[in-house]
Amino acid sequence: MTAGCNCRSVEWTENMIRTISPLRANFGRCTACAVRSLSICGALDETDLVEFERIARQVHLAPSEALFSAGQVASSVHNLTAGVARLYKLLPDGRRQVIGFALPGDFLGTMPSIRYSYSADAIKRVSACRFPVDAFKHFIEQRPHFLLRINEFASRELMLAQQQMLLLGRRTAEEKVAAFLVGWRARLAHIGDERQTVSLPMSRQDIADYLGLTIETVSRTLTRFEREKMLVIVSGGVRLLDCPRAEAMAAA
Amino acid sequence: MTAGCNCRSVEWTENMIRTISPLRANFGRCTACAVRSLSICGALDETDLVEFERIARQVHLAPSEALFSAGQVASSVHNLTAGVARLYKLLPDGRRQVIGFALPGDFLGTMPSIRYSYSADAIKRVSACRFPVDAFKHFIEQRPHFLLRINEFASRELMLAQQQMLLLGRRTAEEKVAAFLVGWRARLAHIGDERQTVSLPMSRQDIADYLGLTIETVSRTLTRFEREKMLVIVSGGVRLLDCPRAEAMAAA
DNA sequence: CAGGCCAGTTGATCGAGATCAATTGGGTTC
DNA sequence: GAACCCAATTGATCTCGATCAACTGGCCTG
Repeated sequence: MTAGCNCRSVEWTENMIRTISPLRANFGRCTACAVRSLSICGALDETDLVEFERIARQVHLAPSEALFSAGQVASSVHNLTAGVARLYKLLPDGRRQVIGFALPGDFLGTMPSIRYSYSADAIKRVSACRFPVDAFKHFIEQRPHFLLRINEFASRELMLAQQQMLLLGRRTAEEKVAAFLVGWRARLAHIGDERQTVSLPMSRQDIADYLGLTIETVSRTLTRFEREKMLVIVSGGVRLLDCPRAEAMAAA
Repeated sequence: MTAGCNCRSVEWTENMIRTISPLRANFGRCTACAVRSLSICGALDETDLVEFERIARQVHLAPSEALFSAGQVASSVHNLTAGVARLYKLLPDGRRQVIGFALPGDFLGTMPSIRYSYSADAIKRVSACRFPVDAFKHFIEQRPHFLLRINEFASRELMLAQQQMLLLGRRTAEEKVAAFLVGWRARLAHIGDERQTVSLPMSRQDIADYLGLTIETVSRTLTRFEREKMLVIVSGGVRLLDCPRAEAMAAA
């Protein structure tokens, strides 16, 4: 009922490689950061960036390695710069709810909390900037515009969470899967990975745990969508043939 | 499948009456506000409060009246000072998901958004402070400590939302109802309404739409809990007899 | 106080999605 | 290329919660 490792190393799309790149020197990483404008750092000017960079540490994770785990003392906040991570909560008996997937530019900071309330680990090889909470807090407290930006990100996150509540509580399996595909495609487009084929780096188990379904139901639903010519299942993703139909399902 | 009016006038608890009170004069309301320390306003000193109060307008709603509706241009943010509100999203076909219940002290502000992403209306007679977004934004932008406070509130909200995702996606009906009772009791305790009997001002339909269940399942589950001596159903609420049991159900 | 209204409860049945159980197939190892 | 591994698919069956349908009881109205 749980987990799903997906440790197999998957080929990198050109896009992923590009967003990972700048880790050579210890200086000027931030100014060269490909996802800066997408991330909370987009609110920082050159001067702030230099100082911000000073409190950051780069971390790199292979697939299935943990960025942090629920219950640990929350000593750091993170900014994803490359790869894909899954964020999830577990029940004592092993039931799992994936509460989201993190993409480059996403900020993972459970700020006023003493412990992480969820776990995060890599699906595809992840790079992230790690900031000690104390230094991070100190930094933002004297930069109101930055705090404002973080607030916007938190609000967006909250809206997505509420959208997901509607999906989990009131939608059918078919609607859930369609909404997931449409939503995921939009998120990939947002970070510049807009292709005909929607890449799905996460396992079927991850998708099932995200949608509150079983792996079998996800699989069957995708298969049916393929039979009905809405999409084609390809290795590592799906190619959407009938987007309007998918979007109608996701909305209705 | 939708709605539930619950317009019947319910007796006020002393607590509710106390939190509603200060609406006589146009000055000094905030300094006398019973829920200030619980709300975002807890971060404001006397000087700030005076100015903050100047941009506020009091609104009062009878049960089932709307504070705002999803899709409307988001011209105001709100701070609940008395009563109970339900926050919900609707699907085109009428399916409803209650995404939360708002209590005195709760802040309803979908800040960087042009339109409300959910609807809010009164369950019990509601009083709230209404702030035009522009004035509100202007106010907070020059008060970083206030922004920090709002950020904390947003983060807490997000954590609750993620907790709710786990509940909606992975818990049984029994666990859902138990978790709801325990969580609601904790929220009432937080605003100072800590009594033996947990008051449930919302209808069974509201509870069902909050938990992703039907009204029948909620009713049957409560009845079963009563048969099993875990609680007693009383008018307007339940009396929890076996809290440890309920908490175990909610956690497991 | 008769009648109606509506929230809530209870019962009977149904069905979407879960569970159990093979089977397939791509990828890796030796 | 044989053996294996494991994610994914497919099939058969079951079950929890939904649906459909009365029924109850508190409360309001005339």
